[in-house]
Amino acid sequence: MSDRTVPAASDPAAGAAPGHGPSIPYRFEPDATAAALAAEHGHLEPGTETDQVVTVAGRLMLRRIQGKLGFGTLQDGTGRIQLFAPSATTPDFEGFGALSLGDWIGVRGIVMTTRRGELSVRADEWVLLAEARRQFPDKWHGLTDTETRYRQRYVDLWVTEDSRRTFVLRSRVVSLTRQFLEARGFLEVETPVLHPIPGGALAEPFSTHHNALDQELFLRIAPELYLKRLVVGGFERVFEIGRVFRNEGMSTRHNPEFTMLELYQAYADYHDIMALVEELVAHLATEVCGSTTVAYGDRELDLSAPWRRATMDELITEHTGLEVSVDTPIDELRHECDRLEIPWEDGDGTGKLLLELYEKTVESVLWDPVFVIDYPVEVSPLSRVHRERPGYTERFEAIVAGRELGNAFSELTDPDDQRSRMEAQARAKDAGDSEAMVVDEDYLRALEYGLPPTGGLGIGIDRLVMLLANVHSIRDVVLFPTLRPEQD
RNA sequence: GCGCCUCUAGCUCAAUGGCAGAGCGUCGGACUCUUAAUCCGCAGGUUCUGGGUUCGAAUCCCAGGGGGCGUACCA
Repeated sequence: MSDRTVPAASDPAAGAAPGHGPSIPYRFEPDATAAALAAEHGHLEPGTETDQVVTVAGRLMLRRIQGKLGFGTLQDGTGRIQLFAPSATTPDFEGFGALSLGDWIGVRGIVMTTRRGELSVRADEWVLLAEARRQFPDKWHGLTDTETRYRQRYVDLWVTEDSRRTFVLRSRVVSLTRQFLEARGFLEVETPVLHPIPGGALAEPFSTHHNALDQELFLRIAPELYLKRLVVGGFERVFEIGRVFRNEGMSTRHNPEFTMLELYQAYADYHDIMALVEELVAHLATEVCGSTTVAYGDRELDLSAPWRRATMDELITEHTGLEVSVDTPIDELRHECDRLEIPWEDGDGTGKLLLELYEKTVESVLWDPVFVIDYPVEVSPLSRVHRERPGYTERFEAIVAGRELGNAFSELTDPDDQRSRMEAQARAKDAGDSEAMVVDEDYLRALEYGLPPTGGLGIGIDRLVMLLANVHSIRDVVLFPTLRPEQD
């Protein structure tokens, strides 16, 4: 940290006294933004002085002092606007010239253009709002060090325009999703984050401890089981957008905490949910990207509805030539896995082996959106059995750009079937599968009161934002991604 | 977890076993229409940490730490 002289405040309207900390006003009231000024006055001829007085605030990002005439570039939440500061009219001109890049200032003055035509606010009054005691990054190169960008997002957002743009986009996606669902009669709810029994997904949870109850609790891996309890409770269309936590590896696509959209619609099946998903995603793309055709990496992605629907089995056939199903003899499936160098375990049934074959040979090469439908019962403990295909469930995953965007099914409503599936999961857990589920007696009790036919969906919001923002690391769509603690 | 890459001034980067440097920024000075303003000057370093090799290490070796990418697991 370098020594800095602190400019004196000059704005009498703010009631500020000169000096150090105490001179910083307690409030400030801007009445214009950079973007609004550009929109309203972008057409002004060079050398114009309007009689309109505005107040702007933001950080000083560039500064050009030329003797008795100063120029500054102020950046606010909407963009940049030039400040024009002649010594003749600028209070405490010396102090203005001594401002550092990164200082927050408030400026009041007329809207004008310079002789070169640059739209500016003349600094007829100004006040320091916060001192940047730490130096801002290079004004031209910005921040390239990803670690600093993630750890000091408060700096990154100022100097990396794409970063700010991405997080604004993320906010819009979440907001538009809420509007979309509310317009269709969905009720937004909040269910517990602390779960006595982790459930609703196959994943390893974080555990914690409640002192007063002297009880182990788990950070939720999915809100699913609580949301379906609410459908039992008569909320026929519910959704939740919330953080879930999975104690697994980290990568460009995995953060230990991430945001999930889950929704449940009574009387609907997975076909209805597919229609909802393709409509939602196309709507979001149109709103935030201006088109259902979006750039992702060096390719284009066509998100327009309808999306292709294909069963997992037919996709395996398409990509490997293998004619397989859950009825294929297990030795044959094991042999094919061996041939394709896909590891398997003794406990894996034909359903699990099919899933492995699909994931290793098909998923990553799918590009435009595909609803991969009909997953084996064995790997889908919360999905209802298929109405026509024994051994399968009415489940789909939406795959976009080779990655799972969402997972959905006709929900399993039968309490007896659900019990036996949970017991099978519990046996797997006892056998050492740390991601398997355990039996949730209260959830089974809820099902015994009656869950109507229901379609359910989970979408990873982070990954959806990655697609729409055209970024390739989840850390670029999470404001404060999980990192190891900094060393001193 | 494992593999590969990486870490030098506030930021962006040089220095390829031989005096740790530049640009921007900071600080001081000049300059009344600049646009990454320009010009002059000063300051700024545990080269991630700890060992080792060497006459000599930012550089080579070993161990540790942070980060990135890939992979495994998954959304």
